[in-house]
Amino acid sequence: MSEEDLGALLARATRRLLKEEQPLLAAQELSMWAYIVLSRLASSPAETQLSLAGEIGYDKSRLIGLLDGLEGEGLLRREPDPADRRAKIVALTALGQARYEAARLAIREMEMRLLDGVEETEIVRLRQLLAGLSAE
Amino acid sequence: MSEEDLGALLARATRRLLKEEQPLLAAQELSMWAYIVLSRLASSPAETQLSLAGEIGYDKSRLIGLLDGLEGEGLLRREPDPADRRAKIVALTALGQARYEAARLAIREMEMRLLDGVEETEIVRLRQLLAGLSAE
DNA sequence: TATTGTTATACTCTATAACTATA
DNA sequence: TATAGTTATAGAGTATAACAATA
Repeated sequence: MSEEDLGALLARATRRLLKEEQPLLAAQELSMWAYIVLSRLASSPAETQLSLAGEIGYDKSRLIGLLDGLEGEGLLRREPDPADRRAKIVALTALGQARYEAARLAIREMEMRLLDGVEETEIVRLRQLLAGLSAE
Repeated sequence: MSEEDLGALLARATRRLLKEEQPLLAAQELSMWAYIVLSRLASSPAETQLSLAGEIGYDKSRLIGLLDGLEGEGLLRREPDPADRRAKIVALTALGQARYEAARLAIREMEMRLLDGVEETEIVRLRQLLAGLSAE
């Protein structure tokens, strides 16, 4: 019984990736959670802050301050939903979209550097297996 | 630019694995950090608490309470090093070894269940790639 | 003077509860 | 009455500093 736990292997790889991402995000003046929020909003606005919190696995009360900061920097907007005046639609601004794409690009290049020498088909399979492991 | 970040994929897979491990560890009355300590000690004792802390990436001051608990349960011993009376050698007891192996076995079975249907050679390759990503 | 184990302290992150305004 | 956003508070987890014993 000497093979390492899969969980430990995954945890270490994750830690490594996050560590490599840190300086790239800092260069865009983004925290990890800020980047996660921008990632989620890049494809489409969030209906409510509550749904946004749920989708990214973040607490709705902590989300407030995070959005305050991002809105203050002009990276996103909170628009009151005309259909439900309690709710706010959260959407990226053009600046936010650009900032996200810059961070994303830097991260993508870092990932390719880490996987240098690995066949494209193997990377695809790796992604498949990771997605499969994530599925509940 | 629609492919998901590798870091995000890894983070989700890790979260899933740790979530699945939780009840298995609880059944052995072990916390995640306790299991990590036992894992490290299973192969050989630690020279000092400081080196143990460094090896598992845990704070040396927090390690104290954790070891106190494990020692109280009789899962490990702290023996003063005859060569350096400041240091304490940390080693598993037979009970600790057994407890570790029980947890390890349950986790191994859970991992196999999650990877059910995946070819053995692919699992080997997955482990290789994860180890490669972890290496500094 | 430096290091090991330890304790105490401060800080960050996270979760919970309570409040308001709308529905 | 229930829900969205917000604020305040409490808790867990983590990091930092200081201390006694030994090197």
